Amino acid sequence: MALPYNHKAIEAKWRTKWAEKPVNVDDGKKEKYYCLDMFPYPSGNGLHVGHWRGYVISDVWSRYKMQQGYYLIHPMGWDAFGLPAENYAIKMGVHPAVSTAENVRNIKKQINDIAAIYDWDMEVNTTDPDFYKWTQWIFVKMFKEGLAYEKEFPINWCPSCKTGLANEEVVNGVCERCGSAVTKKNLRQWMLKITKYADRLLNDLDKLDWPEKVKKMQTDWIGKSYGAEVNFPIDGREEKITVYTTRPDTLFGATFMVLAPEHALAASLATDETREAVEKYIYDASMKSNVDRLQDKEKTGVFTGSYAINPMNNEKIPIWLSDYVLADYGTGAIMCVPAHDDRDFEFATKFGIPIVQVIAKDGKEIENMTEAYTEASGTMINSGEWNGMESAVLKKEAPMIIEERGLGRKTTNYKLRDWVFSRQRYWGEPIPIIHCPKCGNVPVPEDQLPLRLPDVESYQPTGTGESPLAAIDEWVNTTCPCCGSPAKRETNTMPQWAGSSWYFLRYVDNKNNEALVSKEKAHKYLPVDMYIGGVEHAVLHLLYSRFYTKFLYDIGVVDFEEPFTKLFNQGMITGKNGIKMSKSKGNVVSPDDLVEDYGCDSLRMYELFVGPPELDAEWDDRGIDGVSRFLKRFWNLAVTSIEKNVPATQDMIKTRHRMVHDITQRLESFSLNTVISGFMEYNNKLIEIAKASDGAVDKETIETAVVLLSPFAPHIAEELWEMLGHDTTVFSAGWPEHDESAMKDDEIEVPVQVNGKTRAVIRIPAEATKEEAIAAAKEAVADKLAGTIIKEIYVPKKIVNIVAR
RNA sequence: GCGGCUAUGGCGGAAUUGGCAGACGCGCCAGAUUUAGGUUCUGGUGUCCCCGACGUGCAGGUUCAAGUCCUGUUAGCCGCACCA
Repeated sequence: MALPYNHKAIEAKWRTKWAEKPVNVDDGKKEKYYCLDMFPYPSGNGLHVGHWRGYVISDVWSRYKMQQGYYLIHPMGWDAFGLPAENYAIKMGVHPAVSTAENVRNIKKQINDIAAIYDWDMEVNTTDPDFYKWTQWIFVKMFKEGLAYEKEFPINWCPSCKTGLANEEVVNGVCERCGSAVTKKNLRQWMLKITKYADRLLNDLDKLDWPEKVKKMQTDWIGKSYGAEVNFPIDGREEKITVYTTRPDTLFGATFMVLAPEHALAASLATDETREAVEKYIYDASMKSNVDRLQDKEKTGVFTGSYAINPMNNEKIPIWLSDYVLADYGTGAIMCVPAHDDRDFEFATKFGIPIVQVIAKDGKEIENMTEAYTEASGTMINSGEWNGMESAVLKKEAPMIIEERGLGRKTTNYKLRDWVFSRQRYWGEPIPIIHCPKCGNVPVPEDQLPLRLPDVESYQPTGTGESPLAAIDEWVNTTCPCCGSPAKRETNTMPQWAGSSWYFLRYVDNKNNEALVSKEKAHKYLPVDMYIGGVEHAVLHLLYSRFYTKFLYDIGVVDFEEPFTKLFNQGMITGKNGIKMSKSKGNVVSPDDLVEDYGCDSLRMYELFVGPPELDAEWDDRGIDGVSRFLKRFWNLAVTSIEKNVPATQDMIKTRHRMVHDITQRLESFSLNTVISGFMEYNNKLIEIAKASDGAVDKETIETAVVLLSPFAPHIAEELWEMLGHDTTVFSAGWPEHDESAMKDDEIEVPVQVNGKTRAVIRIPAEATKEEAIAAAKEAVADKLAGTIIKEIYVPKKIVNIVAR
């Protein structure tokens, strides 16, 4: 027996060689392929086998693209601003920059174990002043374009993190980071006008090769709806109340109106009789947290004592206040049609408000209505001049009718809100704005960027709505760049998402001091062709990045509008019983020991073999033995074959071409787990064939298999490639192609069914006609045929079925 | 409540257009080598009343033929959650 497979020696050898002579080089002629991982936060906990999965998937895809002849852009960097580093700093009294640098060192070492083909010359770190200079530059540009603005209003406030949060960071009323109940706090905030891009963010989703799930989540998050604003006069007063509705067709059915308690007119609608109750309701509502509001399913409300006039039929309808109407959506006021809206129905039933049906269900009026009829389908009734029209048609036409009559206007609405962009924390990019008493808000001049984050005595958040930066007088006090008067710096910092919204642009030109990225390089290397990461950023990072890219397109920095052409979300690796791996659960599996025992190549392959890449998978260490055995067996076959150098047989050639075909097809369809099982199947098959040839197969077959294996197990592939007599890297070999004609069998096996049950298997020529196939089949199952044959089916090369009765 | 995903042996999973369900691997059983165990190799391994029948969460349907298509339904996970 030839030398055994020694993963340690082989992997160490090739790491060194690849470091000396990189295999991925830009010769200026190759087409580029940009394959990107979502860059990690450099946590102190290090990597577990779940982190490996995404990196292995992207590396396999990258190396495959390299074999296809692309120049590969496959960078890695660090999303290093954020709360964990800051919290660690508070606890240990060490500067976040110090702990971050240490974590980066450790994780980089662990990532190197994966042997992914990252180009570390492109590395970026969001906390590097040379990087955040450009994060700040983008903010200044947005400010100058009117997209960054200041506003004081009640924002989401996390009492535990002591900072404001964006809508996207509030999940079920609690903080996405720490799980504390989010409250409201009136604060002066920097906002980014992402809503200006709502339509483009929505429409361009069509262009993207992304998972439907993510597109759907973004679509819902943007939440565009079509409808009308209708003005309802207030009985006995000059003012009107404007409501927003998506169902103007039901206007005749509006029997009451509800305003959000925060509505500007709410208090003024009270009469002497109702004033006390109204004021109490408004006060109580202001005291409710998000969580309370979500949990109180039972509707509450109070009648204001005032009436509005339905502009279509001039009927007086009561005006109520209720917190089921949101102040910050639409106009903060709604017309209520209890017959055709579930919520209005519930409210009307509870408070004894009349219910008027205006759309016939199944052609008639419902007696004793027990639930709202919410479909826009049926004929209009009880609707004056609209009677007899189809609801679906009227729904579309009503906004125009309303507009023509001067009762309101056709309009659209979005759920998307502007992005709360300031954080009252230390470890983030300082917002480069100077508040001047004479000139107002003045951006830090571009040639003075980066505005460095100063050192500070205490990183502790103040909780007052001010960032710790506010305590540094010598930093806060400055002069206005415009007029030179004494002025103060903005002390809020940017959210964690600021750097990650554009980092992928910087990799390809990370040392450029003149521009965020040069136009030439941006054009040549971008956008990202394949983006791989978890689904948890569907409406955070992925939406923000699209917004940033569109803005940078608008100001001429890049010449594309969408950053990520294709997106792949890998499933999570969990511990036993689907429990998320975490330190506190004690179920974290570290890759370090597995690499030591089995080698990087084995672990890479097992990460893929564990299940379909897009689904979650439970980790089980034992399975790695399977791929490890496969690599040993393949090694033995390859080494023997190289030694014996036997001539190719028909069987070997056929198997080789089929192997190329199958592996390529499975890889193309991203079915990476079945690529691994495919390798095992073909290895078993080749070992079987080799038995007739002194335990060996021909060198070309081994060579082909080695190239196919190279994206998955690069070290063993490179070693065998060298043993096959090559002095160039296996990654310059080029992806093999198959020859369809070489794959064909002369004779094939076809199952024969009688009445749908398999009774025999026949061998027939591959090109047999239906008649020949049926004849052979009948002979094979002669003893099982009873009754009259009523149907004979031959699906070429697949099956024969004889139906007899 | 609305929307999406998932359901196949003891376990992870496989199965283009409907065409031999359970590939491949783990585990397990038996044997060989070695023998202290492990490694390695060979064979076996869905269920049962085992020459046959039954089997892809459950109940129907379409079809010569259904894991795959249609209707209904259950469970688990994920997203959204009073957006008018």
